[in-house]
Amino acid sequence: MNSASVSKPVFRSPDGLPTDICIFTITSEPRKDTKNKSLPERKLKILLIQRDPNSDRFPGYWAFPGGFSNEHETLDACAERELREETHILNENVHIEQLKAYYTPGRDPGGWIPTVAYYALVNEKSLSGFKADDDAVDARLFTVEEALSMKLAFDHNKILEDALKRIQEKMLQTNIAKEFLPEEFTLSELLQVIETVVPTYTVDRSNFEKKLVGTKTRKGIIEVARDSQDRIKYSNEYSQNKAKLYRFTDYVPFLTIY
Amino acid sequence: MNSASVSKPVFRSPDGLPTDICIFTITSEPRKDTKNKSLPERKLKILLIQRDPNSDRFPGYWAFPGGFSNEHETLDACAERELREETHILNENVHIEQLKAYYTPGRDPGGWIPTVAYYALVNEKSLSGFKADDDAVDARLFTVEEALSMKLAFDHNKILEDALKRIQEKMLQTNIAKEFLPEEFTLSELLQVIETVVPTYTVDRSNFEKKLVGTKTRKGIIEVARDSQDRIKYSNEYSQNKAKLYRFTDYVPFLTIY
DNA sequence: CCAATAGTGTCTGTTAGACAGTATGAA
DNA sequence: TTCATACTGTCTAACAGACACTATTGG
Repeated sequence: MNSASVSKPVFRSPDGLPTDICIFTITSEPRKDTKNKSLPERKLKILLIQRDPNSDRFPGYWAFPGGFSNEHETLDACAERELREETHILNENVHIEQLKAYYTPGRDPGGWIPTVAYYALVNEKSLSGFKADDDAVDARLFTVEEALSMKLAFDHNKILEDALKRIQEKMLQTNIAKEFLPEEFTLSELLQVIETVVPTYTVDRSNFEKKLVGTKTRKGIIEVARDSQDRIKYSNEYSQNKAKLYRFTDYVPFLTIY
Repeated sequence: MNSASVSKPVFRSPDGLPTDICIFTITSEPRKDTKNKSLPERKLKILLIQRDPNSDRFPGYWAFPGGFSNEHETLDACAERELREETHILNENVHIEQLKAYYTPGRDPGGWIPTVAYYALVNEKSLSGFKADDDAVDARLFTVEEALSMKLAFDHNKILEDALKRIQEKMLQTNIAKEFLPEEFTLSELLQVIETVVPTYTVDRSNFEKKLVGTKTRKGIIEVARDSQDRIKYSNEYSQNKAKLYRFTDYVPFLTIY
């Protein structure tokens, strides 16, 4: 029985309401099989933490970072707090959104504990401080394939599947790709990010370009980056040949099946 | 303080975890300004219930139906239970999905009570039993415009806005229109349902038809209804001229901005 | 000159969207 | 005959997608 609130619940109350955060990032590593400038290998990864080996619930299992919310904060605030605690991201904006609430009897052997799951997209660069002070190695990035094949704590496998599906949809219908890219990027980088999150998505590079910069409905999603003299900016970070730099605008077309 | 679970929360616990359901339906009434057969007037409506005038929280305010979940059921099950209790829908399938979880300090003056909001789409016909045994008139359908302009209980205005936005998106990207239509329907009915939920969506009727039955990517969303002799079925319910009947398939194209 | 990327050009069939026009059948 | 719907047809510009091609430049 719960004695907290004076006039309310005739029902028993949950034993706590935590938030759990699926933190996605894309890591990029230089290709090893060539010495020319080339696009890096990118991988979609997810941050997991290993539970206390002495816990009475899922000891030693890997799980999403998270923690209990309290009466004086919103769920969003709780999730963001947990995110920043875990990643040591301080001032930058982070993209974090609620996925959904989960409860199935028995999901937590510790009692009646639903969870509100969030997903966050963080840039590899923002995560640079992460590995540094992480001696404990009880927090690690796993590729989503690895994570999906593991037996995670609680119902976190289900949550991961849902979160992955959600970010794949969002990747193709919104401009969240920008969370994984620098402010200014080349078309090849953008395409690579999309393909990393949604491996089933494939297009001809040249058609991709035409569509994104040349068609009425898509034109405006991205625009070419220009310097203070209004000259088009280029990069040759990933190729000998210089590539135009682009940036996202706020425009996102809405598509309908009808 | 909470004494329910032995080993768990060092934190205080919520005072309950209810679900609230946004029940949408489309009502249709014959046009009054003509005597010819014509398409009905359709309106998107939402089911609200009036709170006890003696409640200490939002007395007399209108609110979404809902109620507390318990430890032994999933959130989905709780929501569906509440939905059926309120609408007296018994055996039929209903479309109900989680919207998201809400908590802001003070949203419920009664304590620390988050809510998990759901939205449900029910067919006018399934709701026929609703008005019948409803003498109390403490439950009513409001048009969304009405509801949006009212001051609802708790944070239900915000929830309604989110739910409306969600079903508008889903209406244009999935085949949820079928929840508001009979098994077999005419193209005009379908178009009318879409326009009722998303007033900003407008297309030429004839282009709508071509797109839906004539183009590669859209073809297959709906198919013509045929009788046992494989003859195309027609209806003249809404017009002198007979109209082909269609049904939804399971195919829904996925669209991308890239 | 090769590798790896950046980008242009071209071609065909498809599609979007505007709009005109014909058909049906009850009142 | 009119009304409200059901449908077909036509035209143009735009688009999708395949694929061939040239350009750049560090090593």
